[in-house]
Amino acid sequence: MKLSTRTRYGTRALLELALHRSETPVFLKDIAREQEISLPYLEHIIAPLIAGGIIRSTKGPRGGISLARKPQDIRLIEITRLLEGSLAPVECIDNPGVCTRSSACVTRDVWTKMKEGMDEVLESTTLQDLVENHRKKSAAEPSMFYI
Amino acid sequence: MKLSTRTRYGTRALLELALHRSETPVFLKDIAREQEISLPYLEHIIAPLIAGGIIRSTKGPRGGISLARKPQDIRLIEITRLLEGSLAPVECIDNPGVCTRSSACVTRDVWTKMKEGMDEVLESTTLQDLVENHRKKSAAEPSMFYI
DNA sequence: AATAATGTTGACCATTATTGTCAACATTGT
DNA sequence: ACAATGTTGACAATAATGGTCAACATTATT
Repeated sequence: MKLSTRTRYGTRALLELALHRSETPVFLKDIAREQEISLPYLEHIIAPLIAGGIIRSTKGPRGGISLARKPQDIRLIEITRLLEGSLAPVECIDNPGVCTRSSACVTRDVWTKMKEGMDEVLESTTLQDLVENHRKKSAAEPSMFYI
Repeated sequence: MKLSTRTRYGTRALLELALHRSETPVFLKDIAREQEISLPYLEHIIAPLIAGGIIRSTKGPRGGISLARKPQDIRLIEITRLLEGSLAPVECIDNPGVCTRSSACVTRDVWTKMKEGMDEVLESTTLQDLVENHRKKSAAEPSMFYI
C-alpha cells in the first residue's frame, strides 16, 4: 500500500511551484535539483500534470513551468488522480466486473470505506493548505526550509 | 495503492472461517477451492495468521484450521498488520529517519492523515461485523452465497 | 507399526510494475 | 543561427508480488 514515487515527487514539485511567488516560470532543472529527482524522470512526472491542466509550461530559453491555477484551486485529489490513478485498494471497486462476487462481497465494502477515507483527506486539502502549513513550520523551525 | 492479494485472500479466508459455525476445523484444501486460491499459496498466507495468534491449526487427518478467537474479538487491522504490514503510504511515516526532511515535510502530514483514515476503518471493524453484513446480504439476495 | 491425510517450511521461479535512463525532437528567446 | 529549454517515446534495471515445488512433521486410522 505504498504511494508511487511519481505521486510523491509530483506533489512535492507542485508544492515547490506553489511556494514560488514570482511570475516567472521555474526551470524543471531547478526543481529536479531541489527535490533530488533526476531531470529525465521529473519530465515524465510533469507531463500528465500538464495534460491534466494543473501545470502550464513554456519552452525555450527562460521557459519553465508554473501552476495553471491558484494554489487554493488545486486539490490534492486531482494530483493523485493524474499521477496515481484511483486510490481503490482493490480493482473491483472501480471495476466490479472483474469479480463475479462484487455485489455480494462484504470485504469489498470495507476496502471501499478505506478508499473513501483516503479520498476525503485529499479532496479537502488544497495546495494552498500545504503552502500555509509549510510557512507555519518554517516560522516555527527556521532551519527547516525543505519541502 | 493496491492491497496485496495476500491481504485480500487472507481476509476472505478468515471470513470463511468465521462463517463456519461448527466446532470442527476446516481443511485448507476446502478454503482454497472455495476462494479459488492455489493450495500452496494459501498455506503461505495462513502461516503468518497462525504465528500472529488469529488462527489455530491441527495437523493430520481431520486436521485443518479454525479461528483462535471469537470473530468479534478479531479486528481487521490485525489481519492487515500481519499480511500487509503498516498501511503507511510512504516509508517516512513509520521510519522518519529515511528522509532528512521528515519533521518539516508537509506532504508527509497529508499522507499521515490518509493512513489514519484507513486505520480507523480497519480498527473499527471486526470479523463479526463482516459475518453480520454477509448474512444480511445473503438474506436480501439468496442467490449470492459467495464471500 | 504402517499408512495416508493433513499442515509447515524453505527454496526457488515467473511475471509485472515501478523507476528510472537515453536519445531524438520541438519550440522559442537572444 | 544557436543555445536553452520542454516533449516524447523507446528502452532497461530492479524489486516486489504472486506463485510453485519438494521435502518434511504430525497425527488419526487401521
